Amino acid sequence: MGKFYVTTAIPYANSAPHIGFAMEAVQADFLARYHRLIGDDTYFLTGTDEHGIKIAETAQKLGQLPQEHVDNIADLNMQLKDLLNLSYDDFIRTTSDRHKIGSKKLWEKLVEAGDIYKGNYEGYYCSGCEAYVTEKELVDGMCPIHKTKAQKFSEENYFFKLSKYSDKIQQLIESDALKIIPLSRKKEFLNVVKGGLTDISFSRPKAALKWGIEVPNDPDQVMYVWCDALSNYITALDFANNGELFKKYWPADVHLIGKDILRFHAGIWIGMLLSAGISLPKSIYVHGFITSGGMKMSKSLGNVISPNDVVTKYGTDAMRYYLLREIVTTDDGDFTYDRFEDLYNSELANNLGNLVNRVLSMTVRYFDGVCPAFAVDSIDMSDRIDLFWQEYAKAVEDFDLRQAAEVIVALTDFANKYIEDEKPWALAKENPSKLGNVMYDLLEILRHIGYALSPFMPETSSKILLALGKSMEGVSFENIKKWHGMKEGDSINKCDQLFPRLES
RNA sequence: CGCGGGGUAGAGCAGUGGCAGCUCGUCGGGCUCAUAACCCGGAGGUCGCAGGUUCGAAUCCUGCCCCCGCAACCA
Repeated sequence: MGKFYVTTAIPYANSAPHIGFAMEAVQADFLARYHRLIGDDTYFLTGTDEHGIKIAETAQKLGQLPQEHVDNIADLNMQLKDLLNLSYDDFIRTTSDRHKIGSKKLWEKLVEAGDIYKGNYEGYYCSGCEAYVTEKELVDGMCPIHKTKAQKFSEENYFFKLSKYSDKIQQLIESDALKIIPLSRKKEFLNVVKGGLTDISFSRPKAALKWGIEVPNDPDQVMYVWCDALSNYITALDFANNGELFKKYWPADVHLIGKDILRFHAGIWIGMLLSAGISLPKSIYVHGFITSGGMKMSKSLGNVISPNDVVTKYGTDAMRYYLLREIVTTDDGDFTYDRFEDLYNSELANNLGNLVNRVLSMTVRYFDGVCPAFAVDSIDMSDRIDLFWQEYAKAVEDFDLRQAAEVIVALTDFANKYIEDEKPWALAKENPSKLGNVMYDLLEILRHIGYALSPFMPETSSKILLALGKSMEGVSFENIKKWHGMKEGDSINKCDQLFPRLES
């Protein structure tokens, strides 16, 4: 039993939550719930990134103050908590005072280390777009939209000496002192680091970027996104005051992020921590993107899936299950309503829901809802369950949540087959003592399934456990894993259908 | 010289060296405790194409073909 600190990235508070972030949040929630289940002292952080030019622009278009706009978006993000049944312990907003103070403190540490210097940042500006354009976007030096020559400009701002830490970062990743999962992402990023990380622009003149956090001791400069956003992982723990949470939970055990921001986390963030002399996160888990019917989700294509819609239609647990079970945890995956209903009916309704229903029904029918005694101690069953928990743990350690679900599905298959083989309805007439044994085994298997499901589908898990007279409270993981957790005489109740079949 | 992901049964997807698997669909059988659910069996694949490495390749290497991301909204 140890501590476990897991974070999500903080999504940019410029529009409503994306289903991709919903997946990230659910993956992080899975990890948090799993670690609580096995007895770790767990802390789970999420939040929103609320500064920057784009937010200021959007707010202006909406006729709002930037703060109003981000308040609205942050509300939408916080609604995900109920929508997806997230168990996070804290929600950090980068416009909060505690964050601003903490991020400034971090900046000062970087200054103390001698890693912040003033330099010239060169870029391009298109007066038609009224925006900065990157060199990559230009075609022959012209803005591709307005066909006008982009103006080259040079502005003074602060830089961070990331180059100084390039070799160190490479070594940390190669040695797995900083673990990047999956391996393909580790390799991908190592290719970047081997080319050498360069110093990065770390601030903007206030004239260009008003909506942000002021650089300490320089009212003319505002922090660029790096020190502003990445620092959330420690400011939320009261880094500003070197608080109890910081002492207790830092370093993070897992930073969970999308594949698009790996280089910021594995490069810039690690460089900042090295510079500031702060201990490093242990691992970075990288997930992929969700496509919609094989295409990238985009408003113009009109194929954006709203987490809200899915949950409203099918429920929180089914949504969580789809995100964790259908999408390969560290790769891109697809969302379609057809596949959603397919998975729902086959695994949730037919397999799991029906299993629970038939076992509980038989217990009520044959034993008046009382857990029977087991006459024969079933070594085979005990071994089967030991293996089950081993495989489950292995899958989670590999951050293969899909496989973890598969392990549970395999156990429900096993139970369904066990019923078929033993035929309790026949035993009820011919061999009542064996019937007790079989039903005991089934109830006990259900108990294990109930606990194992808790990180996937908390509500469903507690319904199953409740029917068996069990709960998550006050039980050690050691006892949960043991065979014979059910006791003779335990009261068993039927529960409502967990997942009614969807008819098309 | 772009970078990256992918092409596996009718559909959708797993599977990074050792008898090719899952869900749905389909065909046949069984059971009746259960949500027309459950169980068993079958049909269906030259694992994009061509070479190579290997005792052995969907899996590693080379070349080629095709698809999808890398501008914006957006994780």
